[in-house]
Amino acid sequence: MGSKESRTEPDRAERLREVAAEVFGWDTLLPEQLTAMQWVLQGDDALVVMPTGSGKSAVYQVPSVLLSGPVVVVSPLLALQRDQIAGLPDGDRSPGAVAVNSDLGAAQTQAAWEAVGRGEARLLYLSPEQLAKDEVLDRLAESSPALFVVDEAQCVSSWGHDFRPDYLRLGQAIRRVGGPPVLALTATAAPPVRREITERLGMRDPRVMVTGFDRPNIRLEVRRFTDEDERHQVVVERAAAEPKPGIVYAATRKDSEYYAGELARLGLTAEAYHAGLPAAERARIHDAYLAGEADVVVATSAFGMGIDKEDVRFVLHASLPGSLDAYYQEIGRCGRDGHPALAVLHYRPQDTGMQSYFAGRGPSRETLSEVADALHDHRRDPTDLDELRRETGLSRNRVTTAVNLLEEAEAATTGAEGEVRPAPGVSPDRAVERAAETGQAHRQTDRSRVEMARAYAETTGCRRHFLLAYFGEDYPAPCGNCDVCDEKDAGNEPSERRAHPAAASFPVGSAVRHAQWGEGTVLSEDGDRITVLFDRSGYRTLALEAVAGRDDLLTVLSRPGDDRSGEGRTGT
DNA sequence: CGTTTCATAATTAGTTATGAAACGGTGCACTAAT
Repeated sequence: MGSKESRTEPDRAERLREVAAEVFGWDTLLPEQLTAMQWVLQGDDALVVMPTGSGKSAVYQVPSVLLSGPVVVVSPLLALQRDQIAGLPDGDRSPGAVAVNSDLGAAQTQAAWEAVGRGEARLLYLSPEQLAKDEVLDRLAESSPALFVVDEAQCVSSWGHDFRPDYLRLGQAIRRVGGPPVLALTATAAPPVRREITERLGMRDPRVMVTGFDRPNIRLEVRRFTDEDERHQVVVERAAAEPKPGIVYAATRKDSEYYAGELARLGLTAEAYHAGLPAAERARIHDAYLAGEADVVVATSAFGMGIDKEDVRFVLHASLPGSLDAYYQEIGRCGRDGHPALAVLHYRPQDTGMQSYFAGRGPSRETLSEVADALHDHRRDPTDLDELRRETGLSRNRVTTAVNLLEEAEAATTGAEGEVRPAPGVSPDRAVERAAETGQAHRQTDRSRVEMARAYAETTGCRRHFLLAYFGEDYPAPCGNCDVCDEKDAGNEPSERRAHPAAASFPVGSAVRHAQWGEGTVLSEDGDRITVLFDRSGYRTLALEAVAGRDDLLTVLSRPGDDRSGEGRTGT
């Protein structure tokens, strides 16, 4: 095996380079791209975390020409799928691509599947919802896909739990189409998000490629306000003063209209963008922005994915985002050309209210109970999601969310044909109980993510250090390109906050156990505090003064760099 | 969880105070009426 590997390896790289150059016109590949492509070609599962614009799509597009079967690409937005397909090269050897979705009529759908069957379309783009349909899964299984790609894989974690629950069922779908190798792609994922992606997709011993997160040309600032009117004024003035084009993110549709109106009043070409607008209007704004015909788009979180624009000079947030994952994704849309760019967060402590509200919802006990009861009635006669939906009268999303929670709580299982069963020996009441607890744990984690966003806004240390620590990178402060570092340079801050002497006892990356919160991982150290991500209760910030020397309170189980076998002993 | 909106009351005729209720973000796919 070993000698065969070593002989085919350079061969694979050569074939990939040849296809990249001859079919796609890319004369050079980044070493990271080439390595990930080789993993794909040899059938390994892989998670690739690379910035937008660094050629993530190439990681499956190039191998698709060489693989023996079609490549399934799960992509969250139909518009994104269209862009991807339009961006493929022409030519005999081009892989060819189709998207199957609700835009297509019956005849077009049939034609698309036939193109896949004949090998004319080697790339098949699908939404996660399509993969919830038996018919789609059967056709896919028949076509024996050679690779299953999940693009924008952070959606598994950020949208799967309530908004688009089919994301959490992709692991099932992958098994049902024959278990092809899986490639997950994302630009932004903190370590716990990476873990969730690989677990939820059922990835087998995945290879992981994470390129650096730092975007040194983006200047980071936070402005804190108590008064809402003052914040309004400062956001408008800043957006008006900074070089264009830029993006302003607002928390609500109404706010986006307000800010766009104010900026237009100042004579700027400013547009509000949110999901409440007609599709044609959204497309018009999107296209105008890409064409450089708009100075500023003031948007809710609806705007962004698929904004491939190099010269965005600023991203202002008019309110606290729901997580640093979302924040980094959003500010990552400026300065792609490498020239100086600006990210300012305008924050009021009250902002956490709405984000906690968004984080705080989940299926009610009534919903869980209806689904659990319906499931129990089918204990000798397995059912499926469609039937559960008809029987309970609940929406598709709510049934799927409820079943996902029941499965996660080990109160239900989905079989190889998509049939859903209650777990043997678990009463409906007990099932509801366990699912509700699981849902509660998710909400706790989501709220702790809001708290991390707040902690970023309020940190007295280097912003970049804080942000990168959240993504698992140990970036030594000061960065010299954030508001905190500037203040310190100017001598306006008393003095560099000294690390607490106990900081060395809990290095970033250590596995720890807390008497109350259980096991977790140290994510960052901020002078006299450390932030720990606990498996069950989410992010917590602990004062080093309180835990120093208190082995009974906080125990180090293993340190980064410890031999892996160390993890096996942690329980003793 | 915080802000906005709306109905009602208390005041005395246009305005203000109060409290309850509603609202707040992301997309797919499907259905029904044109």
